[in-house]
Amino acid sequence: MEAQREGKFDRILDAAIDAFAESGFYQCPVSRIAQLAGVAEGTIYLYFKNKEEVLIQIFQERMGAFITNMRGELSREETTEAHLRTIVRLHFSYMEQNRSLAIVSQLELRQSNPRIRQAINGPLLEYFHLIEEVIQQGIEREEVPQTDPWVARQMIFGSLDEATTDWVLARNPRTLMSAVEPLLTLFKGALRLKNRTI
Amino acid sequence: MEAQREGKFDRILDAAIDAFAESGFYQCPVSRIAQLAGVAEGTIYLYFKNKEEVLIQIFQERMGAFITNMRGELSREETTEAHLRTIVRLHFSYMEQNRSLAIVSQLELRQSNPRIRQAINGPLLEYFHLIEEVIQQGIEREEVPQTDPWVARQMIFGSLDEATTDWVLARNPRTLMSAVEPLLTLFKGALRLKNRTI
Amino acid sequence: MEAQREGKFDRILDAAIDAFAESGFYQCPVSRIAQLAGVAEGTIYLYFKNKEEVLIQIFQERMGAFITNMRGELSREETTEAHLRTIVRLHFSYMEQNRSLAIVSQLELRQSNPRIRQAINGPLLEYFHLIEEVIQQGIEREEVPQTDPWVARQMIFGSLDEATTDWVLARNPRTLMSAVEPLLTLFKGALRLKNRTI
Amino acid sequence: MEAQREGKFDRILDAAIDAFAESGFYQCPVSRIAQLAGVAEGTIYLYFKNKEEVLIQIFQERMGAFITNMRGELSREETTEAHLRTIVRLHFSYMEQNRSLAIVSQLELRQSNPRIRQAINGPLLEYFHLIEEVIQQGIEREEVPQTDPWVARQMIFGSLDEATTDWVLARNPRTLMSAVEPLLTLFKGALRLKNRTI
DNA sequence: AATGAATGAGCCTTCATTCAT
DNA sequence: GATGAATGAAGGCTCATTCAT
Repeated sequence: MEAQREGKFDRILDAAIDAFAESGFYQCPVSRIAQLAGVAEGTIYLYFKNKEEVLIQIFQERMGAFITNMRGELSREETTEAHLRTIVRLHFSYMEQNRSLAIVSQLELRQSNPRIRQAINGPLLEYFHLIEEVIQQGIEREEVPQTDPWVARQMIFGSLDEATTDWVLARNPRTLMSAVEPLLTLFKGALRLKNRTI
Repeated sequence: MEAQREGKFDRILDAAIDAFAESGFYQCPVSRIAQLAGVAEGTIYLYFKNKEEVLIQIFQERMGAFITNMRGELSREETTEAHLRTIVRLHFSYMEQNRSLAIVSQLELRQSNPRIRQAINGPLLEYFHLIEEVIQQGIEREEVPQTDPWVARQMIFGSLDEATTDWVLARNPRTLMSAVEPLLTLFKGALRLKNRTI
Repeated sequence: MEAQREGKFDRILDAAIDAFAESGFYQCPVSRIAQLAGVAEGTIYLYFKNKEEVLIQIFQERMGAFITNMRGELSREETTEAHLRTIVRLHFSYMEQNRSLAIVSQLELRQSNPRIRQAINGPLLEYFHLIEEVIQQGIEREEVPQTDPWVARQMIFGSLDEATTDWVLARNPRTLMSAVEPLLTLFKGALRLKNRTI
Repeated sequence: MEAQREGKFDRILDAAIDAFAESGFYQCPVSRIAQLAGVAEGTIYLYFKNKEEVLIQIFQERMGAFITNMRGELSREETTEAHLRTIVRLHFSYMEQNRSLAIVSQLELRQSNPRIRQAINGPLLEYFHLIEEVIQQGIEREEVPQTDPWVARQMIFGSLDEATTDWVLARNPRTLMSAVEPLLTLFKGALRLKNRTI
């Protein structure tokens, strides 16, 4: 029962990601989500309070898992360079493997609607914090000279985000993964990263 | 008459920028634009084919002027560092002085709606091209080592865009202008900018 | 089993009375009845054909019992004054002790929906008939001068009903019982009731 | 323009009265009102905030006018008997000439929905007050012995209301007007009305 | 018998667009 | 050109009823 229920919750969430990716949150009728999920329109309201809540859950469930995963990967690495590489690679590989979710993120990450904004902010701020931690650690380990971690984070996340947007909007895009090393080179230069000498 | 027409055209455009900034393109009724512009709803359809066209004109008129202006400023500078400083400063000062337009840009720059997308792309690609030219020139003048201008542009525009988004969404933001020099330092490091020796 | 069945039937009926009293028949979801009765929604459809049928049964069961009871009480009295007093007292005391049922009656007694109307009419017409019999007997016994029993019944029932409505809608009502004697005085005057001389 | 606007407001109000009379407020789709009024569904929302507001306006506009009219008629009469006759005759003749409004009144006068309730109460309490004033004056002029005007009003209004309900629900009703004198006789008896001696 | 998840018809309301004035 | 009343299509959401378990 519960498994079935869980199954339907996820099916609707997946369908909503595809549906929102198709046309954006406001342009997408709930009936389209139902159609893609293979359930009746009313069924969606058994699992979600309203349409807004579906979008909110997308960020809370999927982005939350992504960040938890990334935190785990980062804890296995020691150097700032390895940390940065992990961030760029995981970010790009996750987006590349979840194209619809990537599209929804690019479309809806910038919501003025306060309720949705609030819900997105949770995972997003955690992601920002995680990037800033990496930079801060680099400074403490003297791999990175004194820098404003906040501005550095804007550069790193902004670059990842812009690359993803380009990839999402391009018809025949380069793979995102092909941008990992060039971008890392830029980040290392920007942060004046020294190789750590033991 | 033509002047009057222009006057009303611009009044509607300014009103639409504020209106879209308030609540986003799809959430904003045409009646709100009319209200802010001080004209009747029907009047808007004398100047614009439909609501979509209003958004399109915002990018074509306002972003177009912004880019033309930036191109002029850039032509007065010689070094890559000066070029980059001009881009960052103009980008931030323009956004800071046109907060509503900044909001609309952040909200609507990532539209999946194909018609709108197409229209945004014009000015945006020109802006991208302009940034890439600066980098290309830097490479040719040997101020910048061999780099992929496309990836470098993603980093530069992505950073500017992300900083603007942060500023737009923050309640009590730092001024954008205060981020000019820190960001420039990062860009110079990323591009391994050498001071040109004559 | 039959006892259990009866038990659940009555539990649903009681729950429905409270539920309909809360928000009115059309405003009340079947789920609310189920919730108050402590049964599943589907269970209700084992005991009642549909939602309408629940309302119909309320009148048939509860109002039916009320009228049967009143008929019994009346048969123990001799004079028209005693009959009238019995009607007023039983009407008010029953309503006062079954506030939710009183509310449902006041709300739904006037239904245009023909099927419900039809079902309410059964008990109601019997009640009307009972009142008219009392008047008719009064005339035959020469306690009451020639009167139209139909109009007199309208006055009596209308007064009782209006008093009940006032009581139901008032926030801090007088007790209904406190209106028994004043109302009786009015009725006696209206019917020009003579004390029966043997 | 304004005349036209007024015309459409009234046309919608009249249509709504008929539509609500057909099936009750909650059972009646807004589309039915629009159909009867000969306007588009959306037009209704140019004149009324929502469906609830239409019902509220019915009571405020139509019942308000009825009461104002009755107050005028009463001021032209001197004796309590004449006052009572005016009330009964106007009540019945108004209902008889506005059958749909009468039905709506009988259906919706007893609303538990608090917002609607509130709006109905205004005119209704004014009507109650008017009846109680007539009784109070009768007492002061010594045409009526000491009585509780509140209970007397319950009897009078309750009788009128019940007679109207009977008439509304009957298939082949007696005319309401035929009940004027029988009911008056009852009222006079109930209030022990003396002919005023000069 | 009892459950409650699932269904889908139906309704209120919004809003882009038109057009008579 | 300018107006704004009118239109009607479209969509989010509720809820009576069913049915597999």
